[in-house]
Amino acid sequence: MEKSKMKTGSQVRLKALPLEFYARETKLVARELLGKILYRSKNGVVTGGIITETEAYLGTRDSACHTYGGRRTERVASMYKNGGHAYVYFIYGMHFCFNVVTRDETKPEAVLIRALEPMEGSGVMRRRRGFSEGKPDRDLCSGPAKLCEAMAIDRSIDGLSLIGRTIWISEGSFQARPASKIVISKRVGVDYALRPAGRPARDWPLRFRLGPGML
DNA sequence: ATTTAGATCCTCT
DNA sequence: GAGGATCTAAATG
Repeated sequence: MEKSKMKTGSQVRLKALPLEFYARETKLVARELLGKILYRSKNGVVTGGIITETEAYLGTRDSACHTYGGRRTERVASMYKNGGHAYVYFIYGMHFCFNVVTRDETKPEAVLIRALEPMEGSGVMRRRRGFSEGKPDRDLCSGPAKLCEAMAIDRSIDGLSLIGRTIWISEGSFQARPASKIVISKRVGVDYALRPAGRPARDWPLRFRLGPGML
């Protein structure tokens, strides 16, 4: 029983999604990343989890996006790379957040990965997060900064290709999920994004979550 | 169950 | 100098 399962598993694990996946419309990429598996390898130790929550950030016209108005600072340099690269930023004096860059050099857009369901290396993740014995795995990766701590994602990951041996995303080894089980809502923590006046970016429905019971 | 405060520092104005 | 794509523990109802 184990033999074929393990073989399939490792093949799936090593097979990164192709660049074309990331070059598409950001909203679509954000939706389709749900159910995929994010892997991170550090010193030969691999951690990974199913992506269960994402947010799309739509570049120069999105007042909630770091590249709003064509802003091009050192921090956001990675967002001007081709789709399929990582954008990692530091926030609130102590946290990192991980994004998947989409589209191309002329469209600095990205998908924020907001939550994972741990799949591999949960022991390592627990250690990194300082979880004591008895504390459930539930909140190991249930937030953008939590998953970065659990997966050892920091600014050294910023700008890396997602087709590589340090960090990559692969197809899940399970069935495709019905679109009806995806919950769409407003993005978190962007109340400051008041433009444009009519339909401010803070209200755009760009947060995507896998419904419960989908794992 | 929900709310609040404090931690903490890089980045941009 | 101000503020942020957050998290946690502690206080409150």
